[in-house]
Amino acid sequence: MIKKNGNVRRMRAPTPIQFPISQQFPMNHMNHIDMATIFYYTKFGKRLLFLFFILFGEDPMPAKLEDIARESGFSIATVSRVLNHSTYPVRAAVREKILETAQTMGYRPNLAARSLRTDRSNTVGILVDDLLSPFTPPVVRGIQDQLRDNNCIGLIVNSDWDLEQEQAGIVSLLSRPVDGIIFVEYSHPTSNEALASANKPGVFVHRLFGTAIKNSVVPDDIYGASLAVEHLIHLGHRSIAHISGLENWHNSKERLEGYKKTLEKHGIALVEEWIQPGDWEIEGGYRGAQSLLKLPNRPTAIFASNDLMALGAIYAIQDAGLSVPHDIAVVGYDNREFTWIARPNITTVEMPVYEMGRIAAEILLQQIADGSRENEEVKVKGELIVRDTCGASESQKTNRRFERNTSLRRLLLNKEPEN
Amino acid sequence: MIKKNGNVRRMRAPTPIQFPISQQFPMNHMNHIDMATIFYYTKFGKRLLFLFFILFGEDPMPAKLEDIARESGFSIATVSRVLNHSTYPVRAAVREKILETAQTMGYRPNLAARSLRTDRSNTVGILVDDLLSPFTPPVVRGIQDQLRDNNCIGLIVNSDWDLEQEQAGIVSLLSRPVDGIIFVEYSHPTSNEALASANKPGVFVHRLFGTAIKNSVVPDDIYGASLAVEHLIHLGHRSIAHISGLENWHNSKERLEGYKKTLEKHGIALVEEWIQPGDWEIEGGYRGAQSLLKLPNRPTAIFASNDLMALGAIYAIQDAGLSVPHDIAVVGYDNREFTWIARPNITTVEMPVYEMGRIAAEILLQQIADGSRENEEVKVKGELIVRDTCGASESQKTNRRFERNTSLRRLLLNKEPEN
DNA sequence: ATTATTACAGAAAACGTTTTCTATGTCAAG
DNA sequence: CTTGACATAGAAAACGTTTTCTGTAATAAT
Repeated sequence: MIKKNGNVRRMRAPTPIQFPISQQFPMNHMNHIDMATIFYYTKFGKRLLFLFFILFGEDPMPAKLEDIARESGFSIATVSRVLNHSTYPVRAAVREKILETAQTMGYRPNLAARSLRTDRSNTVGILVDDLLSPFTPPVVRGIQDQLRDNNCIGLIVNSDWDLEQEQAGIVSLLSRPVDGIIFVEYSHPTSNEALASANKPGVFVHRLFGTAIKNSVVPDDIYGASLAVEHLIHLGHRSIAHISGLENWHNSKERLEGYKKTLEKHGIALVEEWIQPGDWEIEGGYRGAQSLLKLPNRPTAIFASNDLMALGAIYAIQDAGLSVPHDIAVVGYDNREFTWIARPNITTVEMPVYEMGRIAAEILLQQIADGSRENEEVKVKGELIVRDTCGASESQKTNRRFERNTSLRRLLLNKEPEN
Repeated sequence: MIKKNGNVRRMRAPTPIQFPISQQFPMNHMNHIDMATIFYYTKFGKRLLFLFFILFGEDPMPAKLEDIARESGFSIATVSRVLNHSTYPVRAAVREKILETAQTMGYRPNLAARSLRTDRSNTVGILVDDLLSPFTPPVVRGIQDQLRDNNCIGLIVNSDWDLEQEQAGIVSLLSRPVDGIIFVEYSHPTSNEALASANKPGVFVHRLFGTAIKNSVVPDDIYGASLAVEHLIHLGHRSIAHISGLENWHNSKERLEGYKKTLEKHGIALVEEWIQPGDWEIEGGYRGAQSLLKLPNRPTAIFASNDLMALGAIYAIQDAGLSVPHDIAVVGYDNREFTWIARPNITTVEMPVYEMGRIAAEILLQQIADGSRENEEVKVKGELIVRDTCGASESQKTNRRFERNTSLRRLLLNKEPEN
């Protein structure tokens, strides 16, 4: 009955009964039905439908192991082994024949079946707070690249900083199923337990609050802050102020600590009024710089705890009729996109977000592979990006051929599109 | 043999033999082996392992239909029907009992098994050029939100504008399997065919080149450009210049066309020198504005084809000792993040990227549901965001409580973190 | 009183893999 | 000539679900 046409199986179960996506009903209670469905589910309908497909040569179905086995004359077991296990002993002729058949039939394994059988999906969940948050895309991209190098793929779910959504996301991911989950930027403590009870590994990228936990990848902000301050000291500054972030944030604390430690290391006394509280936003940076400008002992440089506050500080300095970096040097933190768009270009410390993503994925894959569940916290070091707001000489400036986020776009721009 | 402990099945196949992720080998040729594997694969090892898990109460396994059936005293078929088909006729008592059992056992369907059986995975592929490209995250977020409202989830793959990677991505997605694929920003014509041959729907978001195609969602840039120009005309400008994008880009053509049409509609003659070629980058905007400033008949307003060029134009105007918007008004296009960070804040036209994502997903889900494969191109209208560079009065300015990308972050900032 | 219909529930097949167990034939050692 | 070991390849079970087919009891129609 079942005929072959060339190398492509022609028959195929039709698209299943089509109901509103989330709810399907059994035949005897269905509320919508199409021709293909009627054919398929009546006694001879299936065969009629098959015949139709054979006649009109439509709707080819992906080859499966059985087809390759039939075509090449070997068993399913052998085909599977040849395709999956390069070291399995089969006669060279057999291997060659099977590989060739698979090639010409365009075989692609059905991963649903495979993961059902092996309980491994080669898929990991990525739970992000919000894909639109500025740090998320590069982290995710790092994860994706690392996953792809290992034949895996990532399922992204947004939690929108909401506990309920986060839990729903975990449930959705676990039933998919995924082999593990990477939490980006923010996660609720209970998520950890949910994962543990499913015996799947989880890795946390850049926790915003709280103390160090296992299986996490965080930026080394003490080091990053020291880079910024060292640079300013190196440029001759001795009066360096700091505008910090919200005080209960982990980043905030570390950057402040890096600032203090570096001053201490160079024997520069700490001036309490030079540490201004900020809010991570432009306004906070603006206010902080205003306060600093009013001081009798005005600092000659400002290290802001993030780029937005650095920009705010620059605006405040400019509004006071002073110039950056001539009168006051400014260094930011994060290397956000606008830092190389603003004038003057903002000197900043790069958050190693992409690298953090890659490392997180690496750890997760490792844990999936060897079943381990405990990794020490990994600290990733960023890099100082010297631009115009610190007053460095041209030769000291960081020379990046492409700013991230635009490298590929630029490539495209220089390429003649084919249409 | 199999004992129950409370509501949780205690037994579980151990993590499968663990090899380098991408390649596994059969038992008799393995190169790595762990204790659990040895136990599991020897004749009585499985039972010993089970016994171990029973004794130590570890490693609970997710409940499956069989467990619920056993526990509630009904058949697997009935359980499945109760859980999936709310209209299926079963006695109320039975339904209640089964639902309750499923609830207490924490049943979550294994989607791998379900998709193997139904050939529907409730998963769609999202093929993006690069997640780091500025327009991609909001499109993806729109897609994700729409998918989640329909119990689906998205698998994101980056093509990096590379044909080979794109094709590899499609192959990877199709074998996963996904129910359809959404192409974001750029896709090669052949991708269409690959999808068609697998009989899966595909939707294209924002093609950069070429003419209109079926199943695509694009921004209505003619309309968007007209918004910008209408606004300038409304503010009293009659000498309006345009800095366009790269000429073979579709966006570029449409925005230019919108510019021309709007002028014509208002009976304003077109001045050829006022149309400057740009390159989508700051430099092009800078050069374009410089050329305009040198003209004897200097325009009083500039409509740039994107925000980067608008910023470049602003820089050029400022460098010439003139003021924006006092001497020359500037309007950009895209509503990129830096437009509300720069000073003055840039008036711009919003690309309806999020909406485009949502609509694309909606179309795809529709096509998955009803098997259709042909939708007309959908044009999505953007919105004018009035800020400071156009010279509008305060009351005319767009009042957005939160700029996108930061709304949730702000929410978080105002919330006391729990740690 | 018989038959047809309905309401309900279970048995079992199928989806495409992977892997165990089993069965050949071949070769070397006793 | 037997025995064991080895190389090679097939049969069949299993993964968890959905859905067809089948079967029962109760009810309605003749």
